[in-house]
Amino acid sequence: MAHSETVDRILDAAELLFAEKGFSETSLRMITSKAKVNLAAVNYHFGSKNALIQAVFSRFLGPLSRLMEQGLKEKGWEQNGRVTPTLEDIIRLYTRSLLRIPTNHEAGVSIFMRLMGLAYTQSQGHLRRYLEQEYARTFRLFMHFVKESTPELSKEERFWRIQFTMGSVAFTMSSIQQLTEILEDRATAKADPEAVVNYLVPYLLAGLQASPLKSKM
Amino acid sequence: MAHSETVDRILDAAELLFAEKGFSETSLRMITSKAKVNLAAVNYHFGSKNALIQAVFSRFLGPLSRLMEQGLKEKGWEQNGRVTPTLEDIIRLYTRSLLRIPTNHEAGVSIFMRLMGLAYTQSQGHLRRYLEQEYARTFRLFMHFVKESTPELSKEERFWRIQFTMGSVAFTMSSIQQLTEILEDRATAKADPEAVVNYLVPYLLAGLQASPLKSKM
DNA sequence: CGCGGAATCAAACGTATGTTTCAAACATTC
DNA sequence: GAATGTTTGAAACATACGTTTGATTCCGCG
Repeated sequence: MAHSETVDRILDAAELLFAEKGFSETSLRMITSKAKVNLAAVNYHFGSKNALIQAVFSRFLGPLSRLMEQGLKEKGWEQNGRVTPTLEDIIRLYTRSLLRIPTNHEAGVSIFMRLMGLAYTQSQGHLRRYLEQEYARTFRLFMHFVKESTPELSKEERFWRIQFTMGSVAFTMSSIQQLTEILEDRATAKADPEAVVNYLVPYLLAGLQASPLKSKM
Repeated sequence: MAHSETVDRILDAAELLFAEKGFSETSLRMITSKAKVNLAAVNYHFGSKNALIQAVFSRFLGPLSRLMEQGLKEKGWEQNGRVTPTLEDIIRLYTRSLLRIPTNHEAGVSIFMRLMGLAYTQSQGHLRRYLEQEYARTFRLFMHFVKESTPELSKEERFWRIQFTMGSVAFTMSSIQQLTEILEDRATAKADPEAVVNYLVPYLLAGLQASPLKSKM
């Protein structure tokens, strides 16, 4: 599958439609007609619909994981390095990377956030398997630094808090469009992912660093 | 649609399959064959697949909203009442209600949490409309008390934090099965929603009550 | 017993989906 | 400019879906 005009047009259309409707609810005919290409083009260039889904993710996850690792390198934060980042450092680095994914169309980065949310949420077995084997490295790096910077948590407590954190992020992302429709007075149209992230970060930090003792049953 | 053996069997099967695969990915044929009823039974008893989806939600959301309002009444917390609950009171009450939804099959309450997550996430327009008009009251009541007990937050900041909170809950509980498979050493089988809730509550409280100033860009 | 409405059943309906086919158009290379 | 390989195009394919049909069975009541 070489780089070509048609390939890009399909990816652009698929990206938007998947984010809007989900994977199963988006047909190849919707995609190809939006992209103004022939129906057979998807199977010709990608092989199958599932392969197209994976390609959509690769196109932005590649740059994303590169942004993240490059950010780590710039700060001099290496695994087993001398300087250890704080939890806020890590959260900031990763959310900032998210916001800086390069994007074609003006819909912007919230598309990718929605897609990430969907990837977690919709039970597309093939996608989960693909993402796990392809981006396991980036994910484990994140986990490593979270562990380093929250030594006071038990293994189990940390595990669940990371899950809660992922939940907040994925869930919020997956509904960012609908949410802003509710929040805003129909007047202002666009969601501002950067603003949402600025609300999100202190929330996540406080949750991750909360005293476990605060709980009383 | 009267109460009958067949109706219950369909609801039981649909509940499990929807939670496992999502709505679009679950066909009526899967449901009816798991329920051991005829294919036409769904359309006969419910009218359509969409109506079945709504019925699945009604069956547990009815009891849930009753549990919540009953809990409020027991404590003497009324809207515009004299005694105002703390944020922890509210969170505890609602999570406790969630845990006490009566359930048929042994899969337990995590099924419902997963369904709630899906309702938010999958773009089923009809479902969203149905839930909004049917359970708006219960939801607004929750919102009211959260607002009462977090007066220091701006309207917008509170809105987003509630979204993050819903995300943690819906997402985490929805994946409780898969997660515990990862966490535990394949030895212990079942997840314990109650234990997870005890991890969850302090996390949510800390997030909701975090100082907004903590954020620095 | 016999009737009548409710519930079940197998079968078919129309439609939409992902995928394949194969000829036509295009581009590239010698 | 003919030959070759790549990309498009319209059409068909097989399959799966939600829904409908009409016959058949079930069951309570007079």
